[in-house]
Amino acid sequence: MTAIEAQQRGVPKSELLRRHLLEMLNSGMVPHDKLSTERELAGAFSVSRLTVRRVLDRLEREGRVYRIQGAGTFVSEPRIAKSVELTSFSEDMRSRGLVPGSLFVEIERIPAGAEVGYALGISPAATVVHIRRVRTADAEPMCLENCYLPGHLVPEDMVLAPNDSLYAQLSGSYNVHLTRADQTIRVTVLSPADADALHVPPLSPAFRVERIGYDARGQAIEQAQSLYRGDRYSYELTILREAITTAP
Amino acid sequence: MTAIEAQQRGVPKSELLRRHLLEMLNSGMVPHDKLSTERELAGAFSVSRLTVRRVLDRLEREGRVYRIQGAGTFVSEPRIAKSVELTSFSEDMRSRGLVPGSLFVEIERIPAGAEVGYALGISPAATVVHIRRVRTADAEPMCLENCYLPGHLVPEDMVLAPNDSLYAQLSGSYNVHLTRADQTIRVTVLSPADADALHVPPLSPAFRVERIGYDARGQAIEQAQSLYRGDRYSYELTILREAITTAP
DNA sequence: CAGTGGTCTAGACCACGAG
DNA sequence: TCGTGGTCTAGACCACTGT
Repeated sequence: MTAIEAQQRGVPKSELLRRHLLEMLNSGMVPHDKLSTERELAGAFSVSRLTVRRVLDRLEREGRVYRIQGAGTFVSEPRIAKSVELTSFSEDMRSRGLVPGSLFVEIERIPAGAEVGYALGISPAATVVHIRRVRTADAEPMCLENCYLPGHLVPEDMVLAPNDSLYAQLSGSYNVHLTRADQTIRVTVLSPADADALHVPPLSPAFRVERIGYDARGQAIEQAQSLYRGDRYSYELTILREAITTAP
Repeated sequence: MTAIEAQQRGVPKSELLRRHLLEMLNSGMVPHDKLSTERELAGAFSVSRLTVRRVLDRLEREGRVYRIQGAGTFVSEPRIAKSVELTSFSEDMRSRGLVPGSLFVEIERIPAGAEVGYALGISPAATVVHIRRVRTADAEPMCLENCYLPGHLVPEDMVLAPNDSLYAQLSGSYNVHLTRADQTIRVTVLSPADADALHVPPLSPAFRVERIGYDARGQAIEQAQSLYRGDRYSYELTILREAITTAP
């Protein structure tokens, strides 16, 4: 085990250690292998034990390792599902081995209206950008998405690349970073028009997802309503029981 | 602000601080109120700043507070959805303001078979306990559940109380603690028989959930297949984007 | 019993936000 | 410029596991 390379510009030591451990986990270790002890890792990478623990805490939350007090830290069984993370449609599809794409159906600037205005925490009369897209995976429709963004976040002259992540474009041009989203997932059956857009028979079952995305300050950035084809899409998630909680 | 009471037997300081902060958040503070600084909290509760930070880290993950570097820590807007947590059906329903119940349809000891045996990581010939229940909310069917437990976890003479949480019963009688579960959520339409059991018309849309539950060591404890009525059930979840990640 | 992870302390310096 | 949260250190003691 070699000492970690010199700390790069602005990259925390914990992040370097995390990358190193991830590499170890992804190659050369099998489930239930024992990792070095926290004290050994601290010594080997010239960091404090607390730093090691913060990194292992996150890997544990992500389901990559498990820890047994008095025994050690061990590699987890690979899981079908990653821990729930906030990902864009594009990232989501790529992680499933599919090629994401988009077809613009509509893009317009309109008044928010009551529902969208309320969700975004702005005046119903304020302008929002409405983007309607059919999102594809391997060139076949997967999802019908209606996305609403506050107008002031999207300059009139901004050119939206349909295939790039909307988040990435906003994150790049502005200082807008999506950090949290509330989702409500329901089941529904598709109307004839929606079924047609998704290339499935009418009344096919589908996920209906409503999402409101927020930045670090809790400001709503995005409201989206999506319909996912039930025959192609599934949610896979790993959930954890947190440690001590006040009595249920 | 008063100093925290003397540490109780076995309860970590961080847990006492957490409870105190939760009480403050639940009564007397409104969204975007500023909390005391980490250093003030550390002083007021006679703990180190690191302990305060560990508590705030968790409250932040749970969506109760947000932090802005250089500015402070603030109360979050209340969310429709709690952060994803591993809860039993009973806990889930109670948190929605509904009264949970169960009807045993079937309970039997059978060989695991290929699929269940594989999911639980045991021999297909090993005995499993199969529990088939209709789970109710406010006395109306909500979910049809097929649950399989390794036979060695459930003694022959164990009496299962249909309305109590299965986890609580296992956790009490044995040292079996569910800490993680992998779920796959699909949409489907109900067969006539299932629709009848759930008191809905045939071909109604529904969630089909497959779950495998694990203990801290990664041993499978439970495999369950559930059908949730689409007209009554929805998933509400808050998802976070983790800090730095390796390039997507 | 020795060794592990779990909790905690009392500092330190840095990066960022606001006045 | 000053105060905030973000990162990190070098210790300490406790609770638990396994021999």
